[in-house]
Amino acid sequence: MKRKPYCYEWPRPGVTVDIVLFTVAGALSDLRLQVLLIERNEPPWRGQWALPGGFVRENEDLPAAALRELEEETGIPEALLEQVEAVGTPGRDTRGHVITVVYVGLIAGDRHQLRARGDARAARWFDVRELPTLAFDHAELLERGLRHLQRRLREEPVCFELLPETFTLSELQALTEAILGQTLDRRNFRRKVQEQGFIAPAQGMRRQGGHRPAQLYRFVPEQFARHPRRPRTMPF
Amino acid sequence: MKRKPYCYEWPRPGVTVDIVLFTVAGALSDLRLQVLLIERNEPPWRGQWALPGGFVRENEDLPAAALRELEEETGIPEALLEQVEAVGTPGRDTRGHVITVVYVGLIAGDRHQLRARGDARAARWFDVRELPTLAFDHAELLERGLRHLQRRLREEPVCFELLPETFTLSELQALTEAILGQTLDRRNFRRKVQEQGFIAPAQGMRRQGGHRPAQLYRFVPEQFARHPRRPRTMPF
DNA sequence: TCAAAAGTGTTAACCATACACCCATGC
DNA sequence: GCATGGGTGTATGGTTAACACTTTTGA
Repeated sequence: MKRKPYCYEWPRPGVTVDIVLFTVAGALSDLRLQVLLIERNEPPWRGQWALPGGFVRENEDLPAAALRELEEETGIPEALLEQVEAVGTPGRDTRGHVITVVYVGLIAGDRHQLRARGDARAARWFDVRELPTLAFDHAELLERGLRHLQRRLREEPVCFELLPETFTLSELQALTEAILGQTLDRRNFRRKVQEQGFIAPAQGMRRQGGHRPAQLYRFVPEQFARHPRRPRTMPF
Repeated sequence: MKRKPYCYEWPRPGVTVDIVLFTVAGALSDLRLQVLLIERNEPPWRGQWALPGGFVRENEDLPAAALRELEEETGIPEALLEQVEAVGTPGRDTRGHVITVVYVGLIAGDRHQLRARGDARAARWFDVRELPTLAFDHAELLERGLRHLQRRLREEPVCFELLPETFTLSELQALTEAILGQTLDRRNFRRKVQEQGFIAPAQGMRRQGGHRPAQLYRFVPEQFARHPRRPRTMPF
């Protein structure tokens, strides 16, 4: 039994961050949404798959903690993360009262080598349609992270991170469809993203396979920065 | 100096909840959005105004902690609260590393007597346009709570809580305008809320003042439960 | 010449917005 | 009879959504 040198006047719940990091993999014609999981090397739930994450350190900002845990457990050195919510239901962690802050992100999976360390015995991408049983309430957290991502993607195309410098509209569409889990009308999709002005034609064509070559485009971050559209939904 | 009997192997940040509770007050023709603040009776920031809130207890769920703190410090026994976000920027609390989970809610201010207790020396409603200087980073938290509420109100009319059993459409509209901080077209407003089906005509008329009496309506929760509309905004 | 993906326009339905006049009442 | 707020309808412009055929290439 270790000494327990950190003492407080009142009991304190533990605070963790958990990261729901997605990528997209596979052939263009059949992209699959994948999520990064680790195999736990520590009790509880040792040997089970779980979201990467862990305890927030003293005076560590929440997003920093998420990035650190992600790097420590999976080797992924950076990602754009967004907070989903804080969850602290009693009983969700068998170690006691633990509140977790959930982050979600999207990353190009093939640009980084996975490297499990620390509390993780393994780290790999899982197809979201073929998930193993997850530790704690991580199945629930994952679900919420995914819904958050899909909502955000409907507001703005958050997915340029996943594409090479230049890309075709079909690639952008396939990516979007993989994340949303639904197919989109090609003509409508093209018209809309071109109106939006986030992208501009780039030099060259992508020629591959026995068919007409495709125009390459690049992302125009300046246009992306300012959202011109109002997110109106209901009455007013 | 008190003893500090709660000891852990690793340092733990404190976890608080803070509640941004709004109400609407004043004449129908000039409703004002107000927020509930307490005057702190404990250091740090003793004597300063702050959002009600406090430390989460062991094995206490986050929403339960928010309700408890609200009741303890202001005497308001219940409210519909929604989580806004968790904030844990180092340095935001002079007592050390404290992560707070912010909740926002709306309540009918005149239905409950305010009663400051515990860490609060006073509790009162402040007009959101005439706020005092706030403790900690509470000005920022309040701002985020308000934006969250306004976003939600544009999705669905969250404000039936604030109205009596039966109400007129003008009352509903005045309320909505007070929260959004903008005026709305009367005909469009009426058409939309009636299409939505959340309300139904009730028996009777409201007759007051030298003008035509107004039809009373009541809230229909069953219809309210299912949102029929898709919150589409961008391309897809 | 065939298969496979790229590329392109139009239409109809719906939704948001703007706007002006009569009605019922109390004083 | 007038001041006050209650109540109503329509026209316009923009957005969404559905839909099919031609083009270019490699094999």
